[in-house]
Amino acid sequence: MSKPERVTIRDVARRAQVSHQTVSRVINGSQRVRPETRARVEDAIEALGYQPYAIARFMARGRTGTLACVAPNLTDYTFASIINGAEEEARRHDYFLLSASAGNEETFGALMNELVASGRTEGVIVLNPYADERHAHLPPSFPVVFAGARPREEAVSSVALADVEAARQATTHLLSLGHRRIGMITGPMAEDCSQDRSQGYEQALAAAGLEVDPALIAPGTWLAPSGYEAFRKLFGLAIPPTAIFAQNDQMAVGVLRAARDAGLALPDDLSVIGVDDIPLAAYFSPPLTTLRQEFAEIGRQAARLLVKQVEADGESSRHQHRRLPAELVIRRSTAPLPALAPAGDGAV
Amino acid sequence: MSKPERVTIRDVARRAQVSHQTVSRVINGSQRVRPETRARVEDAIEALGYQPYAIARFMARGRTGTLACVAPNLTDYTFASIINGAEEEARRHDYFLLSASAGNEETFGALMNELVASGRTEGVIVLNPYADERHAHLPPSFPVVFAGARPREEAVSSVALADVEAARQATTHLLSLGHRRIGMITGPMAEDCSQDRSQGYEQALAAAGLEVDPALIAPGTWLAPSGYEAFRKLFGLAIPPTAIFAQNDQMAVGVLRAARDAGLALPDDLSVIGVDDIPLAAYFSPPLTTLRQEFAEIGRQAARLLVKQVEADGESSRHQHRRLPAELVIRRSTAPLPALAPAGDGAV
DNA sequence: ACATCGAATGTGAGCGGTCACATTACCTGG
DNA sequence: CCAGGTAATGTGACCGCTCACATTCGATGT
Repeated sequence: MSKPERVTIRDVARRAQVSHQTVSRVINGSQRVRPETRARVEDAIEALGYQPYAIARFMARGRTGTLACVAPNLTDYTFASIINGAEEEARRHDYFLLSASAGNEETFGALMNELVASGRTEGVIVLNPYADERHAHLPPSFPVVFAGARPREEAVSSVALADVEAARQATTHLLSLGHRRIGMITGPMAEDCSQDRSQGYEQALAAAGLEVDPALIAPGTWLAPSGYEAFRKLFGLAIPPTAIFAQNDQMAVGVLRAARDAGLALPDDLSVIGVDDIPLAAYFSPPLTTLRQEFAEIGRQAARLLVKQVEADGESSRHQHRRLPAELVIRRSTAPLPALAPAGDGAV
Repeated sequence: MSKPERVTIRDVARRAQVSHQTVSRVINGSQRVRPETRARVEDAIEALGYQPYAIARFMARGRTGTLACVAPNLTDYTFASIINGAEEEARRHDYFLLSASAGNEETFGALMNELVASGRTEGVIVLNPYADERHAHLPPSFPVVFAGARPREEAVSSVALADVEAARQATTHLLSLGHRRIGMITGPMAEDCSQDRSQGYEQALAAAGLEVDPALIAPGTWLAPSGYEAFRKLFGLAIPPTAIFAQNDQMAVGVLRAARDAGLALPDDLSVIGVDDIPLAAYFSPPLTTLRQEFAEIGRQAARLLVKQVEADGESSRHQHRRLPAELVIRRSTAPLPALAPAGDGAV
């Protein structure tokens, strides 16, 4: 009762009057088994309710067929979607993908140890803003792919949004609507992603012959409340911006809320654009214009890269760095700069 | 190079001049080792960079110290938050929690097999609307806990929101604001959770001496677009409702959007209340009044129950069914019924 | 000085598969 | 009718660890 007494391959063998090896052949689909024998073995398996014991198999094979996805948390839509895509792709390649979260550096180290050093997994997808420091926790040549963040070093593959281009697109969209005084709310500047997006913003401005005004740039945390705060800061300015590029949707939504609370009419008094296209983006007021990121595709590609790396086993195929394009989704939070705007021009 | 050549317990033993068993004792923190010997072993471990091989340990012990959490998907905030709580709690009990998703019945079966029958995990938390049919895929006495859904059968523990009460609270809140014609948007009626919430709604109405009007009940899918649709259906009525109880926030948000698109002034023309309190609930227009669910706590309790069950190993502690209370969070999407409302009374 | 006992350490057998190789069965050609 | 080759099957070791038990060690009491 308390001991389930596992049915083993040898139990099956005994019942089917064959050797344990033949049973092994059957469960692994080897061709070298006479149909008649195979049938007998299959009957025995059925009768005994035999289930292969994965752990023993891992042990003998020295492989687990398992990949892992590690993220700071699982609740963020961004991370979850990437994992979703990765899971799907891993399954297609007959790998099992497990996911776990580690919020801080310490937990991350422990998790990596649990996952990698202990031999539970053959490769890891790291979703992490501070991917590089984290990488240090891994054994030198262990298969790793970064997703949603680019590594500072070249020695590891990555898949992420083309951040620079996306930010340039967002800013250019605002520019094309006539805006000249464009504020930006960044993510934490320690993250490469924030740096890249800031760079894209600057490039777009430069291309339009505008100088960047540091006063128009406010730091955020990726979370909505920081967007709210940033709006208040930007609108405390003598000449406030007529449009804001928020580096992600959550912060953009914070701006929307703050602007409405301040009595602005949107989008006429202020255009707002975000990045991500979160599922509810169309349900805010006004519906959010944003740059859509294909999270699932990032996950899929990361998984594909990882599988290749795991199976290369040594003869490392060169590390790749894939950047996926963003798609501009125009809704109603961005509008042309009103012709008779009081402080529209002469901003620079 | 291609073969990393694992350092084993015996390599360490050789170097430390002890038996492999002594090394095993050291890495398992046994008391029965002389400090001096222990130090020697630890030095050897350090020098060789030995890492215990979890798979072999599982094999020998017959235990994996791993629990799993299975959800229809990982991207839904609801599921992800529960998993988050569960992961935290599992770690506290020295279990490793892995999560995986299975969207349909078939995948679910395969996943369960991969997880349970193969011996990868010792217990499973199932987050699933149709939990019961799914349960069928598991061996009879395997440790399982349902989270966020109640099982129809008694023979399995569960942790979930007190759905009936939550719905009653929501409806009562609307009632207390003077509303008498209250619409409801349900989740898929195949799910127990939707049924329970509908029941709570009916109870509240009954307690107020009101009859339920079937025309005021519209079915949804939990997703925002279905809320949008439902609004249109409800407002096609001769006497539309003055308030709507949506069984979750996403659908409530769909209603908000639809109402604004229809030119209603919120919350004066229509009060809307949801359930969940998703992170961005306060950022919609108007900020959504809702019943807050403590997802992480549900996850934590589920994990705790599961651990207890796994460790009981046979002498099954009675199955428990925990229902957690919801907390009413009043924001600005609900308001008193205007005194001079045209079709406020006489609804019944 | 020696039997006694608990603490420290060692020994070998599994756990349930797979692998490499040995063996047997069966068919074919000369 | 038998050598020769291939298909089908069997054998035993081994993966890296833990377990149950055996053995050795050292201090103690008389």
